[in-house]
Amino acid sequence: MASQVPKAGRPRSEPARRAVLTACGELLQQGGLRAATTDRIAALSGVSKATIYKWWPNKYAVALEAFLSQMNAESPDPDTGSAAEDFRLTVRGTARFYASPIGRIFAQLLAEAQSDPTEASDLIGRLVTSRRGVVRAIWDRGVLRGELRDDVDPDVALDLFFGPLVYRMLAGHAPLDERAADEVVRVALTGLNRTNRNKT
Amino acid sequence: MASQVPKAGRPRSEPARRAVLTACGELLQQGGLRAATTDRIAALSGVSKATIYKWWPNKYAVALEAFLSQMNAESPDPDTGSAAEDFRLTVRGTARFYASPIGRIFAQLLAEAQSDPTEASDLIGRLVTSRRGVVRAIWDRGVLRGELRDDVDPDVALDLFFGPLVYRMLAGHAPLDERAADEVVRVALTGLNRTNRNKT
Amino acid sequence: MASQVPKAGRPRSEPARRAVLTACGELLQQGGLRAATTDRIAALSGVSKATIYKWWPNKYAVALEAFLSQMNAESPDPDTGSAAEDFRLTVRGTARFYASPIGRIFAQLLAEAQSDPTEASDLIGRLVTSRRGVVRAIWDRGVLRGELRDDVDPDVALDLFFGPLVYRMLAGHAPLDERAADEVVRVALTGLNRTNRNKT
Amino acid sequence: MASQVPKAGRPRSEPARRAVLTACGELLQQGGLRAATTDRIAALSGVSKATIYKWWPNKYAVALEAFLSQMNAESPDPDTGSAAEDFRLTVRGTARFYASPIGRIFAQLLAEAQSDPTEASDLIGRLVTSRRGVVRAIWDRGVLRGELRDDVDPDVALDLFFGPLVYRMLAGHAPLDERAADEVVRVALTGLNRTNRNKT
DNA sequence: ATATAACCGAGACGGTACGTCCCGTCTTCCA
DNA sequence: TGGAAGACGGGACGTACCGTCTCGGTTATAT
Repeated sequence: MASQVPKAGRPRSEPARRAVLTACGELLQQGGLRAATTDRIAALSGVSKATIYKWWPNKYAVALEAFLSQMNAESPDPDTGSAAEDFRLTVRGTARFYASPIGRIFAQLLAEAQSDPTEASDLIGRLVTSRRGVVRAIWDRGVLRGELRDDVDPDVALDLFFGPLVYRMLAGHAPLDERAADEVVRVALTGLNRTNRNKT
Repeated sequence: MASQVPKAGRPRSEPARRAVLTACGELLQQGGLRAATTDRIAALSGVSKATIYKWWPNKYAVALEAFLSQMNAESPDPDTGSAAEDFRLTVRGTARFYASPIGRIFAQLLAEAQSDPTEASDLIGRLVTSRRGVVRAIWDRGVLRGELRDDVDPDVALDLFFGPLVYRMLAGHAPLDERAADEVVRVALTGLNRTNRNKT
Repeated sequence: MASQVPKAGRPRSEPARRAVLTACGELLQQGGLRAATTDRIAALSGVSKATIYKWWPNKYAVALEAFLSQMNAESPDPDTGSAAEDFRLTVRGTARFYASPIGRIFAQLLAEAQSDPTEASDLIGRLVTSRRGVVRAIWDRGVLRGELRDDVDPDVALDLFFGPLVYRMLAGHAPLDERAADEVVRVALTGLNRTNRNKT
Repeated sequence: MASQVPKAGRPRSEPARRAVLTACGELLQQGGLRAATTDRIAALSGVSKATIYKWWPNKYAVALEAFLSQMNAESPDPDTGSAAEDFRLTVRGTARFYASPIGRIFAQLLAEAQSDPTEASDLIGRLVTSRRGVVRAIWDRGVLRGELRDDVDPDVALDLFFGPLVYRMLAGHAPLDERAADEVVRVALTGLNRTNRNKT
């Protein structure tokens, strides 16, 4: 009932919107964020620059949306009954995503946001927070089931799993494969202290 | 005994080198990486653009070196006899650094490297690896003293401490203060599993 | 009927074009070709460098066009009925032009073309050939009327009049005033041989 | 007896001087004046830039001297007893020279002088005036022998021969070969008026 | 023979202009 | 009114050449 306002004149062209996102996505995959210049997006999509800037505030917003529309069904949302197993599956999936070509684009978007505080928060909000809800649910279930500690800040807990992945994606100082993901989960759960000797 | 070669010709001007780094550092602090344009660095330092490009391949290399020369004595290197305590101090220091204005620049440099694979690896190497040696020593001491597990990949261990900090610095989804640092250390050491109930 | 094509998109800005030429002409008059740098033209005209380079291949093309637009109505095109008189008037006018400040710019453009064969031919074509038609007509009329010889290569004939002027403009080894112009015409018509003693 | 001052210290290195001129000449022939940059001259000759600038005020002075040292024995100085014949030979030689690759360099030097009035006069003086004496002698002999008119400004007379050559060299609007040279001489001597019908 | 002054190579430096690239805004005409 | 086409101002980039400068080392002459 909100958008029931009749809106005089010609409505926004949905094909144009899709063409922009498709073209941008293609350019992102081929040459990363740097290759996705507005001119090129316009040329490839057949949509004029003016139209692009009419619907997105700047080219990063376009890239962000193009990126999000590509990682739609990527992320797993497991519920095996074991928090440890759920985390293992999720962290593995995230690692795979970060290591993929699309993950590079994620890094570049995250990077770009560092210099552009205006649009950055929204960008980060949509990129990071969206995933956050899913894994938060895993955590809560684990705590409820008595598998996980209830005296830990959930944000810290989740960062213990995903921080290392982000770090490796950006700095590339160590591998970002399935073994690494599993090790992160194992150690995060059991702790680094020597006395904490127990099974995952 | 290596650099005893007389080196023909006028030697590189040390004042010029320093002026460039100082000027760049100033611009970085004032307006971030975006404000540190080559023209402005040249104007502020009194060093010509040609000279700058003679000694640094591009402006990010200048910014990187200016940045490194500013964080010289920043980082603590504790050895209290307790690995837990050492990590707490180090992680606290790192968190403080990341949260500071200079930390923002670190983020931007890390960011820039995402799109520039050529110079990126060196950049990351100098930014990340340099710190890594110090904390690795803490880890090794802890393992030797029997405080820490010896069945854990040290890279994973260290990432468990610093990954969350990097993540928060870049994404800003959660605070990056002393409390957060302490909580990260505490949880990383003791683990997230319920059965791991013990003091740090 | 040729330019009836509607031409999509925003049309080229005529004010911008004129502003560039005006600014360039001003700079040319003040400091010669050397003073007419692209940056200064851009600054003075208010037209961006990118736009300038969009419409002219380099700054000499701009200078050439600015120069041509200034010497529009300068050149006389006499038809007195006497070829001798016509040439006298034309050569006088040309000498005056060469000796003027604008003439200096002509010299510099001609000069620049010597090192730049790519754009040079067009440059010379527009600078030299354009004038050539007018004086060629004088020659042809004179031949038709029986005043001038019909066994002489017209190109040589014209060069006999104008070559000396160009030579003096560039080398400056002798004056380039009205008397010199008249003398050139007189001698070119009557020849240097002693036996050729007759009135102009 | 003027330069008998003993001059303490090491004298100027003649090999260095020659190396500079040779290197510069080579570069001039290969790529014209534009290719003869000071750095390249220094590199090719093995003489340092400082030394070059110690002995020549700027690079055009070097190019000029290198050029002059190459056109030493080029120019004919005929004395056949006939002024017409002498001029024909001289003008032919000059045309050949102007049309040659070295002639291109002459054009470029002449050109460069247009924007640099400081050093220009000397440059022109040495390039143009030096040749002028030889042909002036031909003229004077012709007048004395009664072959040529004595009521003509000699400067105008000479320019009638050489002006067209310079013009064609710079503008390239017409050929610059032996036929053209001969035609210039023929017409200059006999004049363009119809009544002046006689053999050279 | 030794001092000393001028030389010379190498090459770093400040300055100035170049031409290119991309961004985000604008203007014009068409559907 | 939406949109395609594309021109425009702004501003940074990295390169090239000029002419000056500072090193350390060399060489001819004057004492």
